[in-house]
Order: sequence, then C-alpha cells, then structure tokens
Amino acid sequence: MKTHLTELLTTAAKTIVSDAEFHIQLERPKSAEHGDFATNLALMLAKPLKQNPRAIATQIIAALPASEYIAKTEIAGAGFINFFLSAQSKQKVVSEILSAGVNYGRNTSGQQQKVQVEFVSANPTGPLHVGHGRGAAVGDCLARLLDANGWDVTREFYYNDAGAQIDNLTLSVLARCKGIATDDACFPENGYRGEYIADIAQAFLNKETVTADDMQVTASGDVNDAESVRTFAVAYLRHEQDLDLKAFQIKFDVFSLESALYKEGKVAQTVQALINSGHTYEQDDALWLKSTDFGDDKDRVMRKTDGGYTYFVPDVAYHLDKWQRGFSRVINEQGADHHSTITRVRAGLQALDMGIPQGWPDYVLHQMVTVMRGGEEVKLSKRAGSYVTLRDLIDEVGCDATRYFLAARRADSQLVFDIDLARAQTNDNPVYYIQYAHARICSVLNQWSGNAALLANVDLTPLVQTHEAALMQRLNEYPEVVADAATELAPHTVANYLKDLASDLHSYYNEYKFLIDDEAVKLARLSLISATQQVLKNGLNLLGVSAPEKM
RNA sequence: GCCCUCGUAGCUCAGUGGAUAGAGCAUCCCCCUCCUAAGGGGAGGGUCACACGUUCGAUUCGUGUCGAGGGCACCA
Repeated sequence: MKTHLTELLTTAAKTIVSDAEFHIQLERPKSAEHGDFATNLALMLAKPLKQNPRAIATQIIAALPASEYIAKTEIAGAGFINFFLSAQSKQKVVSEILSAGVNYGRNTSGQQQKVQVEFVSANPTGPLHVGHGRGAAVGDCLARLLDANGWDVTREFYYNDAGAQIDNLTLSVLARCKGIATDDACFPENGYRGEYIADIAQAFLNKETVTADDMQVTASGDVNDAESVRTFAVAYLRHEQDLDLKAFQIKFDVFSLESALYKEGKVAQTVQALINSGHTYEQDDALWLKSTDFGDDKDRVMRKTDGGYTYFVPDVAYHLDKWQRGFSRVINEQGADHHSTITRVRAGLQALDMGIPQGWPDYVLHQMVTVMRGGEEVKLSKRAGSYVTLRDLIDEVGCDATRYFLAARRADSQLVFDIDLARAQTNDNPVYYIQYAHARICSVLNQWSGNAALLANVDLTPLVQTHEAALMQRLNEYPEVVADAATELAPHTVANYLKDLASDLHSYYNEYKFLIDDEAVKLARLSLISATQQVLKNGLNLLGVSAPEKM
C-alpha cells in the first residue's frame, strides 16, 4: 500500500515539479482523524517552489491518479495530505495473514546472506547474571528478527577461558578445597566468593565428571594439581551456564573458546600478520599496535614485557576468524561496560590490511540492569554471592516474563527489572496482557464449532466498525515492524507493537460479541480475530515468548 | 580530566524533523444476566533536564551546562 501511494504521489508531483528532486515520505498518523497515511510532500516543496504549502497540496491532490484503494484525501494542518483508505483495501490484510500463517511478517530482504550474532559470551567464572540475561534476551531476539528478514543466522557464544580471571577462579576453588573460608585472610584477594565455588570444590574432591558442549572432564581430586582444578572448574561452570541457557530457552549454534585460538596458533598468526602489515613497533620491551592510525586515542600494547599478550589480541584473532569463516556481517551484543573494546578490535582488524570494512563488526550494547523487589534493590544472591543470577530470576518469575522484560526496553537505556511486576498476574504485567489476548481468541475460536480453515476465504465486507478498522490497521503494520526492528537492531519495538495490538484486541473484544446469529458478520469477525491470533503468535515467537491457548 | 549511553507524567517506559507528545502503573469515576474482569471505558496529571543554535517547523538534529550510569592499565 505504501508503495502504491508513493507511486501515485510521484506521478502527481512530477506534474508540478519538473525533474526537481523530491522524495516521498509517508507516515502513519498517530490519530485516526488524520487518515491512514499522510505525507508532508507539500510542506517539503514549499521552499523550492516558493508557494504556500496548502496551495501546493491542492495541486498535488488534483493531479493524483484515481485509485480504488483510496476513499478520500484531504489537506490538513500546515499542508499535510491525508489519505483515507477504502474499507476494502483495509480488509485485505485479514485474508493475507490467514493465508500466509506463520510466514506473515517475514520477508526475504536478507537474501540468505550469512550473519553471525555473538551474544552472552560470559567468562566461565560463575553462573550467568541478570546482565547476561539481558544480553541473552536481546541477542536471541535479534537473531530471530534477522532470520525473519531472510538472513542466514548463526548464534555464537565466545568463552574467555584463557585469561587472568580463570587463574583467579582456579585459586578460589583451590582455596575452597583446602577449607579456607571466604573471609579468611588467606583467601585469594580478588577471589570469587560465591557459594558455587564451594560446590565446585566439593565436586572436585569427589572426583566427579562434568560435561559441557563437546568436552567431558573428570576431576583428579588432587589439590596439588592446579591444572586439573582449572579444567574441571571451567567445565563445571560451562555446564552450569549451559543449564542457565537451557532454562532461558536459548540455543547456540557455535561455542568458541579463547583457549582454542591459542592452541590452533591463531593468536600467533594474527600477531605476525599485524607485524607484517607494518602497523606495529617495539618499545620498552613490549610490542605495540599503532592503533592511533585507526581512530584510537592511544597506541595499545599487544605483547607485554612478560611475553604474554594483552586481552585484545585474541579478540582481534577471534574476529579475524569470524571474517575468514565468511561472515560479511557480524553483530556483537554485549554489555556497555565493554564498549572500549570496539575501537581496539576494529583498529586491529583495519591494521591487518585485509579489506575488512571499517565499521565491521556491528555492535549492540546494553546498559545495566537493576533488580527491584518490594521497592528495594536486590543485589545479592546466595548462590553467586555478589550478584543476582539469571536462574534466580527465571525461577521466581518464569522464562516468558524474564525474556519479555529484558527485551522490551531499548538496549541502550538502563533497565529496572521489577520482580513484583513481572510476577503479577494482572493487567499491570504486559506479558500476561499480550498472552491473554491470544488465549482469549483461542477460547472464542474453540467455542465456535466451525472449520477454522474456512476463515481464510470469508467475505470481509461486514468489518466496518471503528474498532475493526483500528485492529486491521495495526495488523497491517506488522511487516513494517519486523523489517524496521531488524534494520534498527531494536527488538524492543516488537514488544511495544504487541502491547498495542493486544490493547486493540481487548478493546474490540469488550465492545462486540463474535459468536452471534448473523452468520456473515460472525464469520468476518472470527476471521479478523483469527488473523490477530496469528500475528500475536508470530510476534511473541520473535521474542521467544510462548503464546498459550489457555490461561 | 577525556570518551560512550541515557535524562519525556508521581513511578516504569514508548515515541517523532511536523498536526492536541503517548501507554501501563499509581489516584479518582464508571462497565460482567453477556465468547476468560489476567478485560474495557473515562478524568486528572508534562517547562519532553536546562540554555543557545540549525530549520518554514526541534521534544527529535548540533554545541554547551547540569544530572545518572558505564568506560578510560603492559587487567579481562
């Protein structure tokens, strides 16, 4: 419809502005009084034509080719042209949805190009916390959105399993094995003090076996074998995180390990490639990258005087690996506390001189999450010690509500997670509000004894009420929401849309009855709510939230 | 000190270079003989942090100030 209107306006505009440059902007007015679509074309042409915008609007409307889809046009405000669509063209969406089913809203703009979404990527040093949960919800939703837009999506999780944090973890577990209390002076100064460390120590002493992804590790039980403690602790925590992810219903296609980059020589190769490209230099017994050549505010050390690499070197190696695996597009979803790595990783990749685009990869950063209960901030978890775990949250409010709340806000604004609200089974809670709309429709359709398959072909002309028009208009917007959310990398817009759609449905539900004697009106209405049910389901699926048939 | 993000109703948050800035909660008033009241309708509530620019038009774009959070190591 948008395309159609754009064509009409282009034709009309050409009769007024010969060859001048203009482009058609169409928007959906906030108020129904302003029609179904509006354009500011006359306002934009006012300056070059040096004419009153309303006068221009009159000329445009006069030059507009006739269309069966448009019921009325009018000039409003400073010079807006408002379009009112015919009832018939609004009704079309219902049969479109019912015939497309789960595919309604999907498009092929991604042309099956490969895209990788890397998210969560927690260090294997503890259970996942709320922040990881936000990354998981946003990242998974991004992946679903890209898939819906025709991209070939790979979900990837990267483990920093080779750095100082892991040494720290090892020391903490060792201390626990030896029975050193967390408040003892002998306990590692920056050690991990959560209860889970004691669990790992106990399991290690019991010589247990743990499995994570593709690895299986059996503990030696020997407290003098630090290497065994290290591998066991990492495997144990990866397994824990696997369980966290499972509880959150998130699946990854690929797990990448930092340690593997070292083992396979990719870190060394990357360093050599950087040296060869001439963007490095030796100074003070260290190897430096001239990252200032690529927009960084200072040069960065790559190899320390002790011979070890700084953390960003494996990061560059990892991203080079992504590039070589054929991901011309990569989106990294991470906490905003990592934003300083962006410049460095990109600088490192530029320094390789391998034709990697300047702005590659893309980043989506999320801000911090504060958890509230009973009006007070929740900071501690018994299991993890210093932070609220994702599992605590899922156990308390459920997977659906957790996913919804963590994905329903703009990633770049700070998020307050209100546990009481997420638990509430009332209209306070947007998750239930949306799911309830879906369940209500299911209930009505169940009570109707007819054949649902026939609804795709009923006569829709009885759908003339204001509530029906509003609902159809909303359903019509869904494909744009899916497309825009992916373009903007903004999953939260899907959540907002669903809330609005549910609201339209509830209003309609309260105003009219569906199971009535008038067969023609009944079928048309059932058809409309059936289409609404489909879109609610498709949209909830993008968020990874279930669409229950009963509540 | 420098860099990044944010600042919109009492609270949690949407939103947009354009028409009277929206929703939910909270407050107040209404609506089940009726397909799920986990619902609906209505009222009140705003200097879109502040200032100055760009623009026909700025809450939206730019600069500065203030406030919140984060980042600024041969830590990860």
